[in-house]
This record gives sequence, structure tokens and C-alpha cells, in this order.
Amino acid sequence: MNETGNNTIYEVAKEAGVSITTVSRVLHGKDTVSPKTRQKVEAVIKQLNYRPSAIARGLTGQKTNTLGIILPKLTNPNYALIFNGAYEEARKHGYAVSLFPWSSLSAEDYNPALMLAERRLDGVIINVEYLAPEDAVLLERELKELQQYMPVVLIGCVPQALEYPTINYKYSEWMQKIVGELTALGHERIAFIGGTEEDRYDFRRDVGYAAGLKEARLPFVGNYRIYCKATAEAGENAMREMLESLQPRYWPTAVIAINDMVAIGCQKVAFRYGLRIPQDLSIVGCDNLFFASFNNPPLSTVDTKQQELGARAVRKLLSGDGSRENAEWELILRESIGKAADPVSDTE
Amino acid sequence: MNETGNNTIYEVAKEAGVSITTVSRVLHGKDTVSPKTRQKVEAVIKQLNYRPSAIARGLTGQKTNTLGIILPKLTNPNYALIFNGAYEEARKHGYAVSLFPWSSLSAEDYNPALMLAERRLDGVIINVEYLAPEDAVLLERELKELQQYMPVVLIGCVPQALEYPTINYKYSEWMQKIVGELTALGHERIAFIGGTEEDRYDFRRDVGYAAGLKEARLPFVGNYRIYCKATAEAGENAMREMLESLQPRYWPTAVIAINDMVAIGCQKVAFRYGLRIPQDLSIVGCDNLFFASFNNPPLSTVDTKQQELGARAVRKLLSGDGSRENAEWELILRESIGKAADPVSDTE
DNA sequence: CTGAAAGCGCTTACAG
DNA sequence: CTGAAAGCGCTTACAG
Repeated sequence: MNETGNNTIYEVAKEAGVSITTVSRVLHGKDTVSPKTRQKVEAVIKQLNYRPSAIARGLTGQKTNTLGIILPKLTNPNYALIFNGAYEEARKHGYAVSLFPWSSLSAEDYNPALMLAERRLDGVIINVEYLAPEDAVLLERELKELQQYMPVVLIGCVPQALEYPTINYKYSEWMQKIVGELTALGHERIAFIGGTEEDRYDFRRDVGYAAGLKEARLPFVGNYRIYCKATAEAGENAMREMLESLQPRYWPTAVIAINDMVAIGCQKVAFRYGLRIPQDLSIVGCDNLFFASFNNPPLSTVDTKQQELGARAVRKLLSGDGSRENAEWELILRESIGKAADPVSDTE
Repeated sequence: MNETGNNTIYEVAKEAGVSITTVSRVLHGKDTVSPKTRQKVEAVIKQLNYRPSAIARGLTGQKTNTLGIILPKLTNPNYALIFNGAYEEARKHGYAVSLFPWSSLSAEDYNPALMLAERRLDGVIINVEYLAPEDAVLLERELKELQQYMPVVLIGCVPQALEYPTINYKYSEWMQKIVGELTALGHERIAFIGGTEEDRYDFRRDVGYAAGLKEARLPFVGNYRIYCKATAEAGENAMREMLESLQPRYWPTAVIAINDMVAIGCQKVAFRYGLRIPQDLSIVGCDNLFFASFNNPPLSTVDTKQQELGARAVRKLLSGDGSRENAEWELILRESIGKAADPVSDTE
């Protein structure tokens, strides 16, 4: 026993009457050990409750058997799903997962690349959604350096210029599809709430939004494009401001929220203004969070299969596959959307 | 540079023309280094972008600067909050956090205590809520062994018999208070949905439920006590079965769900049966998840201040405070509860 | 089939 | 104020 209370390979070797080399061989299932010796060693390992130190192994083998994953704040349950998927997959391969939320990475005294490098992780998955502008700058500066130390896989809507292995979100496709779905229901005043104006990881949504409107030969109305943070509270404020800034007859008949959190914020305000969903207002979110189907009314949304995505990112990381691939997605239509109210008569 | 692409202390020492001992001293801010030497070394560290290996430090110093946290599946956003709180606090003290969800711990080939011991974590926080019976058995068997290796802090409603440092949930107080609130509103048929019958970490809720009924001199009706898993789907099924098993005039006028997830499951069924909330049915959840205040109608719940709790658990772990303390909590009353319908006339 | 020895990248007495 | 040396607990050629 050492001072931490752990038995070491030396105790096992001594007790079994062999060298530490042999113990190490047994540990790794090498076939160059005689059955008798193997048995003896295994018995001692059990008896002493011996566990090889992952730390020492890390030093020797240059491997820590730990992956890192950088996600936006976990308060959006979406990211918990990605983590879950990544964790389960990592575990299958014998890896643990250390989780680093972006929220804290951007602290001034803090260099994410070095923080990760310091721990000699065997790889890192980075989700670049909803990246604060400061963090985006940090990321791009550090990514290059970070990649010297360990393999990296990105998740999100990543600019082509960033040539890293990526599971890519086709934001513009999603948005265009949603807009198409709404225009088919007769909607002409379609708001889009969420995102940051200068975010280079998010603007593809705007591209899809514009394309959808164009396809239906509808005007782009600046009042319907509201930027806000990706939280329910922010959605609430954004929605209120939009409604207040327009005469009711100019209110949108449909709102696309950047995610489900923002969507429930918008919905809360809609109710407060006496709008019925979907009769007066259709709402679509994104992420298909667990509460979406339990929402009243059930919320239309995009399912991005986050759990599977997390697992996939781990497989990509471990396999060293450097390609850029697209994430799966599916538009889920529920009762929160419906036909646009007759445009001739005013809402209410 | 070594083969991982990292510069080592040797490169720094050579470049600065000093011994590795001196570099180490500079790294640790020891004052026994001449200003001139210090400056030189610091310059080289910067120039070479040198970061000491946390792995090597772990081997030498017997410290890994990593804490572990074992939580139920993160799909309940509640646990994401605990993690966030723990993470932020840990980071302040220079620790990283490795997250281990219970869900996967109980796999047969898997021994949590040893898994953690193997990684030589500097401490571990274990949340024992919603523990599957298998996991509870595992936990108690391993906890003793685990504690030999590293300090442990428990979170949850922990039996007194388990003498570990604990942040304790007073489930029975919470429940009694909720029941009291409902009986004051005239409710006499109060259902309680969630939990497992044999769970020794959960049964204190039943104690409080019974105490609340007794205080109001109300009968305990077995049909109103439904056990189910802590998910929205499970709540949905449980609620449906309860309603189906009783003539409508025996339906409860209030439902206490074990958490907010279960609550929205119950609510969904209530709507489907044409029950209005709160006119026909009051609902209370637990956790005050972000969607509770955005629910339609806003959901009454217990706020358990999870973020702060996570931080507190880390402080407790690092300070070595071995006491048992109680978690803060607050009953949040929102529009999902109201006066019981007149017991004379039937619902509907 | 087995073992002695070097080395992974640090920290920490110990000596000067 | 500074450095040589031992040691943390493993793995991996190398030799036999």
C-alpha cells in the first residue's frame, strides 16, 4: 500500500513471487505467460484488490484513456444528451470523459487549449453552437495549437474554412424546410427569433430563413428577425419587444424559435397577449427536448438526434476519421403549428 | 518536444540554462528563486508554450486535480445544474471534473469504486437520488472501499446509518409541507406519483406524505400512491393507469409528482381526460426546472437550488468537512394549484 | 515463458 | 539561491 491507500504493482509482484513485468503482462492479457503463473497473479490481484493506476499508465503509455468534451452550458438539456451519448460510447472503449462547459472557459485567466493539453487528454470533442463571440475568437486561436496535442472533432455549423473533422449541422436546410412548411400552411408573416447577428457559427440559419422566404416570394421584414440569447428568458423578452413594436395587424402568424427553450419563452408571451396556439400563432422550436411533446400544445421542432450524435463524435474521434460529415435531423410536426388565420380579417 | 507534441520540463531547463528543479520552483511560485532566474525561466516557459503535465504531477504529488461526480442520467436537467455548480466551484480551485452517470455504472462488468480508484481522483461527489435498486446495492458495497481511496460527499436523502459526509434532502419535510398546502386549499383526494417501493433513499417522501395526510386527518388511499420511474413517460403511464382504475368521482383533485418531469407527464394525461388545471386538478412537481415557470399553466414545484448545491458539495469535499448538513429548499406556488372543486358536485 | 533496467515528466527532500 | 538524485507506478524494448 502506498500513502493513498492503493496497492501497487510491486505489492502484487512480491506477493505472487514474480516480477512486475509479469504482472503487467497478465494485466494486459498477453499470451506469453504460463497458465500457472497467470492464475497465481490473477488470484493475488483479486486478493489485494489491485487496480493499476491510470495516472502511471498515462505517463508511460502516453495515453490517459480520458476524452474531453466541450459543450455550451448544460442548462440546455440538449447538451446533456450529447454528453450521455458520448459517455456511453467512450465507456465501451474504456475511456472516461471530462466535461468542460464553455461558460467557464472564457474566463480571462483561462486558456482552454492549454487547460486540455495540460491534462493530456486523448482527444476532445468541441460543440461550437451558441458560441459567445469571445469564445469563438478563443476557439479559433486555440484550435490550431490544441490539435498539435490531441485529435479534435467539432460539432455544429462549422465554416468550411475550419478544416477539422466535423459533424456538421445543415442549419440552412433545416430553416428552409421549416419556412417551407409554414408557407404551405398559408403563413406569410413568419418571425425568426434567436441567434447573434455576428455569429459566424449561426448565420447559416439566416441563409435558410431568407431562402425559404424567397422560395415563397415573400418579403423579408426586418421586424420579424429578432436576435437574442438561446434561453427561455431571452425568448420571452424578444417576443414581447417584437409584439410591442408592431400594431397587432402586423404581428406574425408564425414564429420560428432558434431552439425549444426560446420557443417556450415566446409561447409564454403569446399566451399573455391572448394569442391562441396554433389558431392565432404557430410556433416551431428546435432540438426536440423531452418537454416538447409534453408542451401544451405539443411543440413542433427539429429532432437532431443528439444522443446518437454524441456517440458518433466519439467514434469519429477514436477512429481518427478526419472527414466532414452531416448530422441527421428530422422535422417533427406537432399541434403547435396550424393553418395561418385568414389574412383578410385581423387577428382578434 | 516529446512524441505527444508537448514540451517537457527538460526542454525548459535546458533552454533557460538551469536545472529542472529550478523550473519546478518557478512553476510553483516558490520564493527561493532569484528574480533574474525567475524572469529567464518564465520567458522560456512562455516561448516554448510549456504546460506541466497533470499526469506526471499526479504521479509525483499523489494528486490529480480532478474530482469525480456521480449523477443520475443527465437527461433530467436537474443534474446538469448540480454539475454546473460543482464544475464552477471546482475550477476556482484548479480542479477538473469527470462526470460518471449512474446509468452506466451498473453495467455488470463495471465496478464504480474501482473505476474511480483507478483514476486516482482527488475526491468524489455521489448523488444518490433515484438510485436503481441494483445501483443502491452496488453503492453501499463499494462506498466503504471507495472511501479508503478518496474523500466522498453524498447528496440526497441518505439514511442516517450511512455515516458519510452528506448534503441531505429532507424529503419528508418537503412532502409534508406540500400536502399541508393542498389540504389548506380544501383538497382531500391527493395522489402521490413516483418513486420505487423498496428504495431506501426515497421512502422518506412517503413518510412526509403520510404525515401530511394524518395532520389533516385524511385517509391514506392506496390507489392514490402510484410508483413509477422519474421520467415524463413514466408519469404519463402512471397517471393514466390511476385514472382508468377509478370511477371519475374518485379521481384525485390534486397530484403531487415526484419531480417536474413526472409532473408534465401527469399533466398531459389530465388534459387528455378533459381535466382543467387547476380547476379540476392541482399539480405540484419538484426541482423547479427551467420549464416549470413556462409551463401552461405555470407549475408549482420545490426549488432545491441545485446549482448552489453542487458548489457546496465541492467545497465540502475539498475542505474535508465530514458533517451531515441539510440542503436548502423552497416551495414555489404557481397557477397549477388552486382550490379543490366543491366535493359535493362531481367533477364534470 | 520470465526478469532487470530504462524511461515517462514531474516533485521533493537533501546537500551545498 | 541552485542542482543532483531518488522516487511516484507503470510499460516496453531487450536479453535470456
